[in-house]
Amino acid sequence: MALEHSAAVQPQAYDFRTIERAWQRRWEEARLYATRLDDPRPPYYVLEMLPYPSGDLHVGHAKNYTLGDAVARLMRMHGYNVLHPMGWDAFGLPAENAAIQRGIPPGEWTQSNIANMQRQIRLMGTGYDWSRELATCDPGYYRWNQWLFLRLYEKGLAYKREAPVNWCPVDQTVLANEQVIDGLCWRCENPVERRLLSQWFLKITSYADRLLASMPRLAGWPERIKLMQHNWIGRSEGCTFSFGIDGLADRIGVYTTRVDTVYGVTFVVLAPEHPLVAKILDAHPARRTQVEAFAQSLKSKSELERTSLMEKQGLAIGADAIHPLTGARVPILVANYVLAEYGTGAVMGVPAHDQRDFEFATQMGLPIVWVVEPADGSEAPRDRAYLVDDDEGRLVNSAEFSGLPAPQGRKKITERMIELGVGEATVNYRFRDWLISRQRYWGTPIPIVYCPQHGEVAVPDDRLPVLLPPDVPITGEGSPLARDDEFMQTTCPKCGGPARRESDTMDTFFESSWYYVRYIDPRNERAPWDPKLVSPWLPVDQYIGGAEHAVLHLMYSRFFYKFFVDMGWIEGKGGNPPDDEPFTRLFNQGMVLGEGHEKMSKSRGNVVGIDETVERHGVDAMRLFLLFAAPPEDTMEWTETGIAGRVRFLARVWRACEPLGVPAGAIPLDRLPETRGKLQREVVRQVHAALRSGSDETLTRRFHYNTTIAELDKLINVLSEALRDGLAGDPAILYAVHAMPILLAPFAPHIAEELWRRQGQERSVHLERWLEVEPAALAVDTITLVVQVNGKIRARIAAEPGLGEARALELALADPNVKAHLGGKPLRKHHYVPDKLLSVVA
RNA sequence: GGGGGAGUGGCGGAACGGUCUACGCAGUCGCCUCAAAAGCGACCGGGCGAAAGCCCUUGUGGGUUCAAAUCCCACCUCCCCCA
Repeated sequence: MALEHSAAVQPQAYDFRTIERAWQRRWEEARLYATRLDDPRPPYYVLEMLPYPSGDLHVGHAKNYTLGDAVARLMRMHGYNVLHPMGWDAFGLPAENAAIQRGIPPGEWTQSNIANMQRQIRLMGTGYDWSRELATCDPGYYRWNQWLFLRLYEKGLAYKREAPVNWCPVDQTVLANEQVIDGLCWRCENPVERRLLSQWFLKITSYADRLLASMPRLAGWPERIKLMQHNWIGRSEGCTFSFGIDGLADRIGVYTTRVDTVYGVTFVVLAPEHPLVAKILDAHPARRTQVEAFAQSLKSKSELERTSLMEKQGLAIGADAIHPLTGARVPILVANYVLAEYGTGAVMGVPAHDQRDFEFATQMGLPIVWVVEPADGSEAPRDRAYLVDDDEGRLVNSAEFSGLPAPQGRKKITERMIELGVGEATVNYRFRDWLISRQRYWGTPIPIVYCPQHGEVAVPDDRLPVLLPPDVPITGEGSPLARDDEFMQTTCPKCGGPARRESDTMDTFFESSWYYVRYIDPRNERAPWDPKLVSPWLPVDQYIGGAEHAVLHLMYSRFFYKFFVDMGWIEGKGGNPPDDEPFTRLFNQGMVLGEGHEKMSKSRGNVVGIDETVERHGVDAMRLFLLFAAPPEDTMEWTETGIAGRVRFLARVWRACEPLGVPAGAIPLDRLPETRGKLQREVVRQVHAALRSGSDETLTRRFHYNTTIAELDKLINVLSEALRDGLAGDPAILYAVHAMPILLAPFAPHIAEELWRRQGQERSVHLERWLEVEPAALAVDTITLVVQVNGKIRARIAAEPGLGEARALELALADPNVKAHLGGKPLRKHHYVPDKLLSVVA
């Protein structure tokens, strides 16, 4: 029976609304994407950063999940046992704000958002293993948060201390340094203030060197993310030494990376909060009132204001410091630009060689002494600080160190400080310990109690979880837990006497620092996970998410994972020690902008929602457009005409493939079909061009599926042409139609499944293997030989592939235009690129 | 101020030492139709030319090479990170 493809039988239009919904239901029922950990295929763990359940998804989220889904499907089709889970970063402030504004309990608000977002993520046709779903606000999850906190506490990596911290007056809580962006709160973008509070910290700084050391191994991470972390950690090598104080036994410690300029010190600056300030004022009280007033005026000013926004301000304290090398007396000052918690809270003032000191000295009328000059003997400009690049400076005016190149001076002077017993070589870091206390309700309670007898006491493991009390009034003022007596009153685990609970909850970045491990063993009730079970799956092979977490989530997770490895909770593979990096590869996807390149936001009213888009254009069209519009790492613009183009593509695929109904098994896909004509060969060639693109983009981890989809466009173009030419029954065309669902499966899973089913297939197309790329299929009948004469293209000659260099030269020299440009001159040389180009030089 | 990344048709992009602009969007013309939509076909960087063909064109200027969007140097513009 001839397979007719004529206008006489009007093909049924593609009804995406019915078909997409129906398949989602059937996949769900068949549990198509549940991962068995003991499957013999090699494991592959692909993960997108878990979302905060804010309520509603837009196409920006969809871009991220579509990419992860395509990668997961392609890896599965390439023979891997893929783990691809999803969950919810469900603690956090917005839930509490909803409670304040609308009186909805945070848990309820969060649950209904999760329900809606889960529906939307399913609506996108994503293949997640929902049996592993987790929500960080679930006591079954945060119990292990508390357990992990206690292990950190036992190791001295969690501690409480009083410190000046970032306080967000709008969110009514403290923030970690990483969560303050340009002096503003990362969530609500209001200016933060400084407050002196007793807070819980995690000692991430004790992992600083290891966080730096293992970074070069992260070959699959974007360089810029690594660079940002590197700069954030900010390791520097320098010298810590001290100045004497006139009339006191105490000494002022300072840290500097430029101890070679120490002979240029003309003053010493203390932070106004420095503990020595009070002591010095006791001994030299003349200026007490002014100094104290100055300190008071800076009290709540943020770090950014003090160091960047405000003008430099300061005043002399009325006492001198004694230079450790020269014995010279230099004035001690307090100034706004020196911060107590930074380094030692004091700096040596070298105006000639530090721009900030220069500005300060100029303003205060302090002397400036030049102690480094250019190595060529010239004089450095006197209107600004001279900051020496390492090899170009030479010391002057520096006693016996004069004449030394700057780096050597640095070394020798450090040695002298050590000899004199006033200094040492030290390593300093720019980043500080991770502040995890939050004075808010919707988070994991910190499992500590305070006993009048025993002080700070850890809650024993068998009394975990410390449950968040369900009915606490949330007003937005003060810590809700601290006001809940029922929660606060407890007994001391040591003596059984009355005790008070810690009222702070944890930063939500604590939960998201280890969730990727829990996914592998999500229902374990004896431990956060079983090392035997999880280790074969770790580290995560491919992590996908935005670059905004460069120094937040991604650094915290690296710190946690190193701790897990140290504790022996992650096992190595094949007898090797475990890798202590959690994410082998990281991919930063780009944003989606609204039409006109505007950022999507509720206030602009240009947010493109998932529900409307799916209803209007269909899931498959949305997915294709998100992958096709630009490479995934680039920012892309959402356009209505753009998605219409993908709707058109799907309609063309449907019209071409659906009427043919290739009977299952009639056309084998594991070998190439017989091809009799040029067009038939072109169709088969294009099938394999698309296969090759899909494989290459996946296996090289480049994920530029925009080019793969362009190959599918070319395929439908040439297939449509063949059908117009009446080739519907040709084996080559049936082969292409039969292969089409497999090619579409990772990108447009619904239409792929429907076409596959209509071909009489029983099993899901999503369990099929990607086809092997056949080099024979990619061969072409004719090539265009480009001929260049003296570097310019002078002819394009159609030729058979595989023609030799001699034959190419023969053809080229016979071409009239080539002859004309050679002008009878003898050939000097030529270059031949087989089957492509011949370049001749006369 | 320091560091990183990017500039290709009207637009999104492809090519990353070898035919610049694949594929899509927009546009122009045609077919179909009573008409429209949809669909299908053709054209689609600029200049000169009847044509063959020639010249110019990947932010700007230089360099390396038989050959440069691609490699190197300088500059301009934009984006990101740190101060």
